[in-house]
Amino acid sequence: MNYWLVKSEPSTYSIDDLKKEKQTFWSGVRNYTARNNLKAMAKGDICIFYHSVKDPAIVGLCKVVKEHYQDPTTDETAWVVVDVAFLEKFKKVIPLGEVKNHPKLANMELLRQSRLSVQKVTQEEFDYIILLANGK
DNA sequence: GCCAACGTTGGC
DNA sequence: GCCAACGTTGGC
Repeated sequence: MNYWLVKSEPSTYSIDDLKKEKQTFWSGVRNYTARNNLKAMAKGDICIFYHSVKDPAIVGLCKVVKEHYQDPTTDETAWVVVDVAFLEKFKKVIPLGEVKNHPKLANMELLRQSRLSVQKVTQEEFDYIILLANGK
């Protein structure tokens, strides 16, 4: 089982939207590295939901419920989606500025390669983020 | 295969 | 709105 981080601009699709819908297909990835990460996701993997651009922060969790398949929003066969289900919205979100303050999170791809929209997260990083979200 | 030009993402 | 980082495209 693996951990991931997926990004979305809240004005496009927020954690609240996912909470309302309970489940969605994660579409719109048009970058090969991110696409490869989508393909590597397995059912049951956990994804950290990150809001980019406006109030950038780690805001919650979702779960892979269906592995990758052709992106229904395009005819180009290069692109795929996965289905994710809402798990939780953190009561205490973790702003990007705070992520930067924690040495244990300093190596996150989020900080090193900020443009990648689907990233791998290590078990250690994930555990620490859960600690922070629970008020530390 | 190299590299310049250009477009996009995302933080601030 | 600006700019840095990065990916993609296209000329050679």
